[in-house]
Order: sequence, then structure tokens, then C-alpha cells
Amino acid sequence: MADVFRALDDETRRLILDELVARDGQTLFEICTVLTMRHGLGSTRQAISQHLAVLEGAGLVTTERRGRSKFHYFKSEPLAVISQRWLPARKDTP
Amino acid sequence: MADVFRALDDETRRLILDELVARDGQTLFEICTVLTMRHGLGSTRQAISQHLAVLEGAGLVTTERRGRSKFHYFKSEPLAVISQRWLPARKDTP
DNA sequence: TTGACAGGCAAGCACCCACTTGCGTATTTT
DNA sequence: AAAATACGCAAGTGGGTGCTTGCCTGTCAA
Repeated sequence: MADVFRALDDETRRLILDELVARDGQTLFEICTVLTMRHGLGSTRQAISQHLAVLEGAGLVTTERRGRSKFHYFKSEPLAVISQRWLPARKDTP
Repeated sequence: MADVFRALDDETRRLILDELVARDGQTLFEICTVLTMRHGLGSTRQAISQHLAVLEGAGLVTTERRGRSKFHYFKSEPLAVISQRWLPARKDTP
């Protein structure tokens, strides 16, 4: 729950989600390339790898390993929690 | 934009929003009292004050000063940005 | 097998953030 | 006027976070 908010509190991770939404199932190196090309990010591969681990820990990204490549897929389910925590008028106050 | 994500990346600030949703227009001292009573938070008044400043900077809270009291009101508009940034990925929505 | 490729693990560093502490300002009350 | 109330400002500190660096594991092609 708190992991989702923490995962979203980083511009690089938000850009990664943008890229996965634009093209799902990318590998780590593809994401690195696209981030440097289109957003001018000078981050190393390890930095992006750690960001992906945070996103996966928050449930916003799932991974699938095939051979020596690892594909990343965006999941939007955790975002629903954010939208529904404060938007509906909660009347269940004890 | 990034301020909204940062503001939400803190459990105390999320609890403050919960309290404002439950009862809007509370003062700083009321929020402090309610946080310690219902959530066992041992934070000082200044800590809560700084949290409210962050929430106000993100547009999630507006304030209104009357006399020596300052009332805080919850605003949900900035949350819409979060919900709509990564959701348009779906193509099967009419 | 050998080498290149894709990715993982772990320690260290620099920076930011939440929190405290102490003092100051404005407004009400007595 | 004096005290109490409600809040603001600013410097300092501790812990967490992003990033780098270096080395390692597993996979595929030549």
C-alpha cells in the first residue's frame, strides 16, 4: 500500500511507467535506451534496474523471464487504491 | 505535478487527508489532537504544520485564516492527474 | 569452449526529507 | 496591559533513498 506511493514518488520511475504504457513488455536495456534517447536521462543500467525492482515491489510492474532477457509489463491495479482512498466521500468513520 | 506524488508519499500526510475528508475545515491543533488520539502519532505541532505546508504546496489542501486560527480544507483535484496519467492505456473503453 | 550479451548482488557515498528545538508574531482573553 | 492561545520561521540532526562502482551468475552465438 505505502509501496505504491513511494514507487510513484520518483520522476524516473514515472517515466518508466510511461514507456511501458507506450510499449509493454520491454527489457531492461530497451528501457535504458529509450530513457536516454527520449528524455535525456544519464542513469546507468543498475539505477534503472533498481527502479524496476521498486516498481515490481509495488505491484506496478510484473516480469517474465525468457532466456537471458527479462520482460517488464505494466499493471494498473495498484493505482485504483489511490483513486479510491480519498475520492469517494468516506462515511465509515468510527 | 511532482509535488502531488511527493506529498502522498508519507503516511502521516495520508492520515491528515483522511481526517480532512472525514471532517473538513479543521485547524492545526484539531488535526494534531485527532492524529494522536486515533492513530497514536507522537508528532509535534511543528511536524504537522510542515506536513500541512507540503499538502498545501501540492494543492491538496487549501487554507483559510480567520483571526488566530487557520482552517484546512481538502481538495481532490490534483488526484485526478494521477488517475489519468497511466490509465488511458486501455483501448477497450467506449 | 570461448567470448559477448543480459542481468543480479552488495557496499559505499551524497543528498534529501522528516522531525526536533528554540524563538518570534499575531490575535484573543482576562 | 498582561497572559494565554494559535501559528510561523529557521537552523540542526538522523535516517532513508537514489546512484555509482565493482564483481558475479546465467545465457546464447561463433
